Amino acid sequence: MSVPGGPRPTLEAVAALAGVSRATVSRVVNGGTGVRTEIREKVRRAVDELGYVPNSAARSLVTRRTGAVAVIIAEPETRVFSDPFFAQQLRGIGRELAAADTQLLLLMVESDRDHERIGRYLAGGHVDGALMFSLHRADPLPAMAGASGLPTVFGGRPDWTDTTGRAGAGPLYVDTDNRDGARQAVRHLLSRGRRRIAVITGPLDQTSAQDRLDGYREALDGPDAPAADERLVADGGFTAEGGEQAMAALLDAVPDLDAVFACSDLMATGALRTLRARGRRVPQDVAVVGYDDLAPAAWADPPLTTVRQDVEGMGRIMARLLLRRLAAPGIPLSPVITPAELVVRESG
Amino acid sequence: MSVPGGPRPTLEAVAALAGVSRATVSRVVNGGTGVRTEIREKVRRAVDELGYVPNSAARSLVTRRTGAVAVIIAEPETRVFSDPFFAQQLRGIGRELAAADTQLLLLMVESDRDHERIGRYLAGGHVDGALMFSLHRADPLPAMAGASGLPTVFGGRPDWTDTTGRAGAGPLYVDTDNRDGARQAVRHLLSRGRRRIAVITGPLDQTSAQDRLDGYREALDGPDAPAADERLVADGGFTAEGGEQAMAALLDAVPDLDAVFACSDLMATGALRTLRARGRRVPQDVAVVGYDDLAPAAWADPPLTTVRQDVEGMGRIMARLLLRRLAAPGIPLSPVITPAELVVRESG
DNA sequence: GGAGGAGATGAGAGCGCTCTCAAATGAAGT
DNA sequence: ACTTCATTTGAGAGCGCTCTCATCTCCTCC
Repeated sequence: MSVPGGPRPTLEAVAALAGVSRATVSRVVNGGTGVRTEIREKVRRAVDELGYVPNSAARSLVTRRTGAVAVIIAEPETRVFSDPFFAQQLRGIGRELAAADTQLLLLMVESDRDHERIGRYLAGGHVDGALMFSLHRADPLPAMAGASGLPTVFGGRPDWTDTTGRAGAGPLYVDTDNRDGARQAVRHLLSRGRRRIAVITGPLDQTSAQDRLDGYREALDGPDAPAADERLVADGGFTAEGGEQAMAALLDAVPDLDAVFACSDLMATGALRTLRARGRRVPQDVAVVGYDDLAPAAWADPPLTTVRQDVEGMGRIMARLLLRRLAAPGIPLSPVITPAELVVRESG
Repeated sequence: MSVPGGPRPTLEAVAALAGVSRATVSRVVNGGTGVRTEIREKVRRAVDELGYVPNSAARSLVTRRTGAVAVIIAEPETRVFSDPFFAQQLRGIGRELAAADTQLLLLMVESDRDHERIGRYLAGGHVDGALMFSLHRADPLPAMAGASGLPTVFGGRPDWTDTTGRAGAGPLYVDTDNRDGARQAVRHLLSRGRRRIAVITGPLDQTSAQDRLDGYREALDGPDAPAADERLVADGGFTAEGGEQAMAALLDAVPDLDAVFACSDLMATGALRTLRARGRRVPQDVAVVGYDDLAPAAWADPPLTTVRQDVEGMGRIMARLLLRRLAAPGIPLSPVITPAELVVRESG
């Protein structure tokens, strides 16, 4: 091994020690095909002896590849780390990338200044591609990625009109059928005889939140359905605290509501807290349905009826799409929509 | 702007467009000192027109700097994302690094295969330095970082004997005074008249867990203290579920225990659940003290008496130490130990 | 008016690697 | 023995950038 902190050995040094050319060492280091066994072994020994590690900057300067992809979450750490949704998604992504020996770089975006820094980072060629999720409508990141030509896959349908004007070159994304999931949730509540069904939405500048709200409205639009009532809609911002507050606001506005569809499990747990504090029994007085089917749903008291989406699977698919695009930039790829499935438990 | 996905413009192209040399463009891009205003503006316009972004691989090939540091958490995503400790620490680190315009790369280590991949990544010169935490005793990562000469700061005292043999070149780390914090917690319980004080430890292959256990034992070692009892010690693995199970085991072994010191708030909330399930009142029957003073402590029912450590601050200090080391590799830096402080609430 | 010096600019080497292409080697076929 | 062809190896260009050093310009001062 070389002296720590000392100058790191280069290909040249290995070549000299092994008595071969740079090219041969390069071949051995990168797979070793087409090199005689004897020489290959000699080079391997030299590599070990010097503790040689290829300089990634030099390598990616010529290959134009870095072997890393960025995962960008457009939320502050606080949310990223408190919402199991991200953990689950990231686990799927991580698994898939690790299998392809690709490094995952997690970048969180908090302030506007961060946007700029991250835009620079992406454009600077530090990564081969990007996975972005939790994007809000006005987010400049997709445009930045688009402009720099960085292959990108989105988690959730981006609210983004293609500015390049190229036909058929829409963004690549993975999403669940949010509209259908919401419809299933609300229909379920209707089928159980609930008539005054409130909804706690996510931030409406995210398509997933808007789509779920649309699904809620659609389900309520049938001939035998109760009349729509805007007082039954509240924004819970996809957080537990938001759900808590939204539930309180809903109860204040419509004290006799008999059901609530929370557009995420986290918000549902918040709603549950408020309902308990206000002495409403779940599901007897108020039925509650969540969305996601992550850990909080099963642990909640009572366990939540919710809409399952395969979050880890979505992460895997995102990673797979990106890897496929990187491997073969030419071939066209389509967005993937995974199905949503109602899971009935005790809350409604 | 150039065509997305097309060949990216180089310094050369900008120089040609602006009618100057590569060197001048380089100067403008990197601060612009020593360039006449007129020329500087001309170059800036050319940069904008072409949408030029420096190629980071080429740059770091010559500067030997990447402008990024890795944060390595030796835990699976599941833990990283469910433990607010990491979120808080990461927030401190993120703030400090962003202020220095340094990119944060989060790497999680799950399997042994990951170790190897991450070792390669670190040695490959992708980052200027590393911040590692939650290391377990046998972790090979510190040695890898040491061997490659990568400047590293540890979160928590590493259990690592310096293999280089250089005197005074111990690892740089940031920690709280775990021993003292634990002592304070246990003394507090003693002062409230508790006599059979159990402890729920973290994984004992982490120094923070071992140090807290040592502190617990020290506090119990006084002349007027109750006799030590190994049945009062259980490992909760620093997770809520672990705390739940450890508490159950402790109650089974010593049904008349009257206090428990959980070495993290998360484990304390788990213990609280078990105590409630077993019908013990907190603090009347069993007093509970946690450690960390993170969000779960204040939210718990009843709110937790706990030992505060400034987690975000520790993150900041870690980042600051690393940045200082990077800026001036020569000057010696010392580990930092931050104080622990008892916060008395209602649980004990 | 010319020497001296400060400041601005350009030429060119070189960072460590990959990859093309040509040369060398050796096996096989005629 | 000679050609043919596959296989292995090496020479060298070049990726895009920074940085040193030499050159050039333009003041300032005697």
